[in-house]
Amino acid sequence: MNSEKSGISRGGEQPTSITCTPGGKSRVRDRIFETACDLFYRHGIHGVGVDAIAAEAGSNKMSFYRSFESKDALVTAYLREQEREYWAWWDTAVARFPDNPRRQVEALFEAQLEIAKSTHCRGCALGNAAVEISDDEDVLSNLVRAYKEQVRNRLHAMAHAMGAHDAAGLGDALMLLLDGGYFTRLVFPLGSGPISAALPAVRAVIDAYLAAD
Amino acid sequence: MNSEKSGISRGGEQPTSITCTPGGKSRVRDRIFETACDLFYRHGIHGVGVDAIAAEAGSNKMSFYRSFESKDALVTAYLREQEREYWAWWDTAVARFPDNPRRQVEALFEAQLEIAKSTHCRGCALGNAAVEISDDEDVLSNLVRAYKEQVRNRLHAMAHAMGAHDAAGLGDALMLLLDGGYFTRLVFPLGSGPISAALPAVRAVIDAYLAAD
DNA sequence: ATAGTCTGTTACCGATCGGTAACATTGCTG
DNA sequence: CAGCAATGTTACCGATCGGTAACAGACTAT
Repeated sequence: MNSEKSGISRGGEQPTSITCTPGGKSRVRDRIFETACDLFYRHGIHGVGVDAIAAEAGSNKMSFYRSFESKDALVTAYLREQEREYWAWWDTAVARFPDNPRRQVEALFEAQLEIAKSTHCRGCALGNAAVEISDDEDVLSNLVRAYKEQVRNRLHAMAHAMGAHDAAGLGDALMLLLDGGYFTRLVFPLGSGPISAALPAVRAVIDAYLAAD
Repeated sequence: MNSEKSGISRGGEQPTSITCTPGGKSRVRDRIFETACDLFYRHGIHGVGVDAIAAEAGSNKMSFYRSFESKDALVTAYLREQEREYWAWWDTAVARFPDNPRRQVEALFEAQLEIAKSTHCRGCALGNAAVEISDDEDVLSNLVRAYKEQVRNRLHAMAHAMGAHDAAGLGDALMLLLDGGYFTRLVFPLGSGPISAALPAVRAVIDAYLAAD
């Protein structure tokens, strides 16, 4: 694989004129971490090296290892952060309809479609990580598994709150549509992919599971 | 006839045909290629090196480079082979119901569930590759994109043959369910994942799109 | 001014990566 | 048997990987 990562520009030498704020602790660590999250998401975990991360953050490898124990530790922190942001996004999308689980699910898929329209979207960070990490990497794979199980549980709970006669089945069906949207988004650019059909499908599935037995 | 000479044959893309001696003995190239397909699928493209592939095939790196121009060429051949096998699987699943598109779609998801139950299943090889390769790797990403577009087109055609009032929408909804099954299979072991709920969801979606406007 | 903390810089380490040269060995075939 | 193609073996190359040591400078606090 000798394709040059054109997305990673060898960082220019900026004088870093940021004056250290009184409360500013380790701003280098934050810069590096944000850069790492961005690069990991865009190019995959195995596709980005420590050196590239530090350089893109306007720093260097030594400063990186002063803030992070190892690349593994950084990857773990990356996945945790992605999970944190994901649930924050989820809760926000759902919060508008506190007592209407059906409307909550629809809002979730509406929000997903909105994100999928942005240029930088590359699907689900946690799910993508599952492709790259092998099963024997316990910490990482357990983290991803726990995340996916929580997605499943939340959808299950919402389906139950709707009064579905088979809440587990409806929850799983919704999860397939959700993850299908993330997975296809990797290949189909912007708003042209099948994810645009998610909402009608969601409504159809919900209707079917809410209908009398 | 088309066997690679020791010279540098640049630009010719070998179709990865299986070459055997008249006695039927498997050649080194085939052993290496099968091993590579297995390892790429299990550990990801970036997670397996040329040395590991050759060693696992009982050969060595030098013999590898006598059969393949580069690792990139091997990866391309791998994706082409995965696509070839995928369509063969698809056609087989569909062939039993030549004039019943709805039954064909159901058979497709039944076959997917069957495969998902096997231990070695790690979802969709082509889709997983999309996570690892970056957009500027034209050959690979175009290959994956063409594959996904064909999946979409075939599902669209089936939905149209069913007489759906929104064939594109139904096809996309089916694709989300299909890819959702592949994506979730990466994390949930064996038959415990949400993919078990695919078939009822498929039937519900089809019913909804076949119902009167 | 002094001390201490944080950061940048350079150089280096062992391992592994993709890839190649040179030679030894096997095995088939005329 | 000879000849030849396919394969195995060893050693090597430059680049990059994750990770570290040592030193120089900038900044803050006292």
